[in-house]
Amino acid sequence: MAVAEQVTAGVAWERTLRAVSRLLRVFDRELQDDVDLPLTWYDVLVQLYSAPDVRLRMQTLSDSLVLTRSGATRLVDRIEKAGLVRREPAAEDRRGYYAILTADGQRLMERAQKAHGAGIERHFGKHLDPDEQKTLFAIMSKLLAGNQNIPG
Amino acid sequence: MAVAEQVTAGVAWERTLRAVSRLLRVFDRELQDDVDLPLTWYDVLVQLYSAPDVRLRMQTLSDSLVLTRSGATRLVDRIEKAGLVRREPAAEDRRGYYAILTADGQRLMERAQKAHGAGIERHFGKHLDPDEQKTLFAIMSKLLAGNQNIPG
DNA sequence: TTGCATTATTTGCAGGTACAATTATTGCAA
DNA sequence: TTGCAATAATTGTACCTGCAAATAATGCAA
Repeated sequence: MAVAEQVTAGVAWERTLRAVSRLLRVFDRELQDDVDLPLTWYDVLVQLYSAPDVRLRMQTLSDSLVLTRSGATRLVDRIEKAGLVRREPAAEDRRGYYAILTADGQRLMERAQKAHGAGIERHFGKHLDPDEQKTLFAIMSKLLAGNQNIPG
Repeated sequence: MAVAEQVTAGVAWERTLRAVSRLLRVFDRELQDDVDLPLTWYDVLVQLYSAPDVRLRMQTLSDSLVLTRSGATRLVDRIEKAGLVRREPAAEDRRGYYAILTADGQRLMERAQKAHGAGIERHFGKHLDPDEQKTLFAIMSKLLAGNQNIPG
């Protein structure tokens, strides 16, 4: 047993969890204050905004979100009710639907992106130099790749 | 604009969020399968287990959890109902309460720790060499320190 | 010592989320 | 071409969470 505290996997994971949770809460509140948008809504809107034709199949969408399929369904329900997104049946597979960003959604998105981008810089980017950001990206990519084929 | 994709703060944060979310879901399911314990319960039990006298003030507990105060109250309610934790008023400040691990709680904790530790190694530690774990720990510590004084 | 701002914790309430079952459609295989 | 397992998405249900208000106790200041 060394004198200096050893960084075990458990300790590293725990600290990661804490830091990420705190950031999530900060981002959520700030986004809500700035453009009256929950972070979960924002996540949906960004995905669509950066997709070809500002549209995505429900499945693709939920895969890239931090949610299950059913969670994505309800979330899109709410956003659709607010007029930021609309649904359209998929021509090529009638089981599927597209979620599509509306004009209102795009406008809001542009404001939100500015606000959230600034928040990320303020609470995340500012504290890490470019090397650290690159390293973090690499580490998280490894973890994601190593846990790919898991449902949810 | 460089040819190689640049790792901006936003991209690094997004990847972090995805990876952590996936790990959380994996850990939660595995723990549930192995010892029939939700990850949130586990979080409470570990904190108490590693505290002096296996007890912690509600406030201290919720501070170290990924939850608000009120969330911690309800969570401890449920765990208490299951007999793994009990509450005791704080002698030194009658506004406060201690959450205390019961004997049952300690027994379960020992099993759970083994299972979850293995899971962390399998899905997290295994994919990162010791240097990366140390770096990650350092990065997350910076982020946590930089976002200290924020309520929630 | 009385009054009041502050702190610790809990509750009412209004969503948000996951799991499992359901509906609709696809496409392969006999 | 009929039957059936697989797939896309949704819905029923039960639980979990956060916010803000309520309750209770503290301790400082006039």
